[in-house]
Amino acid sequence: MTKKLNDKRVMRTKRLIRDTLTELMEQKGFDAITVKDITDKAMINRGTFYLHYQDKYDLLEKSEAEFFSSLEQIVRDLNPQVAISLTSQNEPFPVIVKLFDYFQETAPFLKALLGPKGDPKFQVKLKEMIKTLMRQVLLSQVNQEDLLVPEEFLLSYISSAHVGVVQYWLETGMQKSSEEMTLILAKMTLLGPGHATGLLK
Amino acid sequence: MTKKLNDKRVMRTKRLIRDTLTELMEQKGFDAITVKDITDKAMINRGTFYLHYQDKYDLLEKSEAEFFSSLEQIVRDLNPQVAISLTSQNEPFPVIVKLFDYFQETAPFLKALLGPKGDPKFQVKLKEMIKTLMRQVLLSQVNQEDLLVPEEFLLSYISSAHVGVVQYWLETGMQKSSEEMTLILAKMTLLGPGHATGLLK
DNA sequence: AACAATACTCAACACAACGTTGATTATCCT
DNA sequence: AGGATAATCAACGTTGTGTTGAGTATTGTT
Repeated sequence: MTKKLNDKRVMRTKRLIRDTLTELMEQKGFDAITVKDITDKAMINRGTFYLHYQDKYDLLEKSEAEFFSSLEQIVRDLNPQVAISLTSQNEPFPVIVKLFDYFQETAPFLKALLGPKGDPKFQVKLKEMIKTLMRQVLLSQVNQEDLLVPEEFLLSYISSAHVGVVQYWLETGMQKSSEEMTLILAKMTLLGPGHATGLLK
Repeated sequence: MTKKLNDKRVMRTKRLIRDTLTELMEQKGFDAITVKDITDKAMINRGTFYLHYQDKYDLLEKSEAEFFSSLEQIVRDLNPQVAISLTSQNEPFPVIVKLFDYFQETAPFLKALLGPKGDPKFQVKLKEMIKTLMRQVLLSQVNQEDLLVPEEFLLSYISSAHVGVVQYWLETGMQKSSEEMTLILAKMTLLGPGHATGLLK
């Protein structure tokens, strides 16, 4: 007998718990949250929580995993060829635009996790993913021997920069569109044929 | 009657507690640490901890404050003129070199706080400080009207990038000297007269 | 519509860490 | 040497943890 995965009760409860987690993380930050906090706010029995998650860390892990799974799906969906191809500097990378679209959809969750009360591990994972993307771009655009800086430092620099800009964008209310953000990032990043010409007039 | 600040017992205990915090943060991360963990490892009575700190969050705050206080001292010590003056691309910024020197001294603490089990608030504060430094450099080097990208995005980009590189440097065992690191950063950063010429041959 | 499965509730449990207290001992400063 | 105070120790109630067993409510299935 396999467990029933489509039970309305289970789905309702899980979504309730995860939404409550997001709300509480914005308010008090993850480590100040107790399981009791979550179940009180979600108005479910504390025992119910333990029916679905081992503890609050398990909940966080599974929520993050779900996020990254969607993110990887988005990257994978786009034809890799198209994905890593650079366009002219006045047209945004298609992948990055899609990523920003998804960031916007999941903004409350993302903002909480990337904010000052968030999870540093999550930030590391996100950087790692961007690093992988950028490594492909780098390989396709630049001869390794031409680099005057160790590749890994450059990738750390760029991926951290990108995450930092996303954080700033989230904090300031996401005033710019996905396309605008992608263009801004492209101009600041030393990659691609138009590199170093995008920043100054 | 003012409290005596130079009591050997107090200094010994405080240093013991803070060093133990650093060690434990590397091992299990801040939020997994209990006061009992700290006092057990430091072999002091649990009550003694509460004689000096309200709770573990208070301890973390005061440790961070001490770090930033030293950091600001270093920046302030250097003549501001010298501090923000850029040198040729083959000579490191003097301030940045000094900062890396201090990072190296406090490496265990810093590594713990900037690592995957660290404190996101600390990262924010460090970025903020670098942002302030970079804002000065930006003002002295570039005409605002010439920027094709909003200033705050650029500053977020650069400061996050710098912190990210420091993280990578700490994680990988600080194999490069402060001078080397400063040069690498300068080459990757689009600021100063030699900008955009440092990355590729 | 009725039944079986199971998600959820509820009350209770032992356990661990918290933050505080009062009394005692050890160490430091002058 | 003597007064001040830091550190120890044992004990306290409180809060959250993770688990259990028994009852209730919802759900998917036939």
